[in-house]
Amino acid sequence: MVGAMVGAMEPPVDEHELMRRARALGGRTVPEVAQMLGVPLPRRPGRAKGFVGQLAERALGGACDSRVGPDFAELGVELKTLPVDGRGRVRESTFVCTAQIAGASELDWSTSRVRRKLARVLFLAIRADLPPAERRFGAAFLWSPDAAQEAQLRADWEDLMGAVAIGQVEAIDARRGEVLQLRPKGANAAARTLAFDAEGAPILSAPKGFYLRSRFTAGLWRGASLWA
Amino acid sequence: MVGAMVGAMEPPVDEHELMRRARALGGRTVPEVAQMLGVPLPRRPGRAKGFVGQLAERALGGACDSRVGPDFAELGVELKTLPVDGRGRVRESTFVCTAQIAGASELDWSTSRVRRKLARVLFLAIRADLPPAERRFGAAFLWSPDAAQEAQLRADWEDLMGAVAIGQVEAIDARRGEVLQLRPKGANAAARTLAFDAEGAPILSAPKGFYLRSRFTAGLWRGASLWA
DNA sequence: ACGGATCCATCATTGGATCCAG
DNA sequence: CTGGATCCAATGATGGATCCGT
Repeated sequence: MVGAMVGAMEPPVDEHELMRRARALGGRTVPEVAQMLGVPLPRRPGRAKGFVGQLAERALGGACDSRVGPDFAELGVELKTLPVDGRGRVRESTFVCTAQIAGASELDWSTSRVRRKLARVLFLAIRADLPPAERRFGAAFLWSPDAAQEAQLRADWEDLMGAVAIGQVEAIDARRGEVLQLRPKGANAAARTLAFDAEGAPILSAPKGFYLRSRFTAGLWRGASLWA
Repeated sequence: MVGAMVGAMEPPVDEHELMRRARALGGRTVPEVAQMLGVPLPRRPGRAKGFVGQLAERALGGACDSRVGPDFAELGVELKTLPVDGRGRVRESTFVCTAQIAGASELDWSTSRVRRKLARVLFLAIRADLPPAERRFGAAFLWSPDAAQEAQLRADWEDLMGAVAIGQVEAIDARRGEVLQLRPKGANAAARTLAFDAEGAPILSAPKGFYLRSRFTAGLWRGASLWA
């Protein structure tokens, strides 16, 4: 059955198929899955921070070339790996998407990228407390925000983007937002993107991304486990 | 004196210095100059279409990292290689810059990239009728458009960009324009960029670049030769 | 001859995230 | 713990132009 994963893979036809594939990854190590897919391992694991996420996407039949839309476009499902330790604790925040700093005032929650990305998410746990060669996939669960979660996300999004829209981008830091935060997202601390200050004058500011706090995804993980 | 060209080179301090360096290239072959600069030759010459131009820029002390502004920013001078044959005939049109298709209606000649690029140009002839290993640099001359030339360029630019601005981009071909033409400029015929049709609806259209007709640059070449 | 098609290198941006100092 | 910094691969643009079929 291992051979069934090798080579080009059709996209999953529905969520059940997607979940079957995700569960089939459970227990397998990262090097195992890479070999099944014929993907070379990075020379220095730990530097290739996105490798496991992209490996998972390929392993599930995702469209690795699509730069717009969800990872599984026809299902409307986003894939996110969730780094956990042996006791099931979430180790890291979860990157959602980059923030549009310039033009923030023209955006609203209902059409926001954060809302679209989080409308339907397949979380795939990965043991992040082991050495790279032993890292293995764990449980998988599908999630959509319930009313209370969406309200929290929306409140944070509107607070953060509202601040950006009135030129406060430089005053925002990662402490703001209960479940959703804005953090630097770029090649390094010198990265800059177009923004506007409180007077509306163009400035160059650090690019930012939206992240889910680990406290929040930990709650999703515990909730999902009840049904596992 | 050949050794003086090796290694990192200061930008030329003025046009005279730039011209001295350009004349010093005259008669040298492309492989010679590449070796002087320690630049490896492309494996398949003829495929690396921009190689000679970039080699020339380095040989003259240009800023190869600057993506905005003229090649010799402090002098306001653009470098263009001019492919000629043994009898001094110009073999190719000269690429000027890419055309801004979306938003064309907000542009005008006085601030256009075409006008800025052509305000001051160092043309460096290169024998293009020889095999790659024997191609050699020839005469160099500085040019700025005179009143009549600028009027021609402006008329063509306004005709072409006017057509783009009213959504006629798909109807424009390389036959239009007396001295300046619009031609495809992209990876291949499938390349597409944002444009707007006559109704103002967004469409995807082939990216275009401005080119000087060889008839025009041939005239500059002959004019310059009178003074050589 | 020349209009349309193409080629390469480099830089910038985006999407995938984890690293690490205090 | 966690806020700020960073890393890699792949894609897209841009700048340098010449190639080539009709």
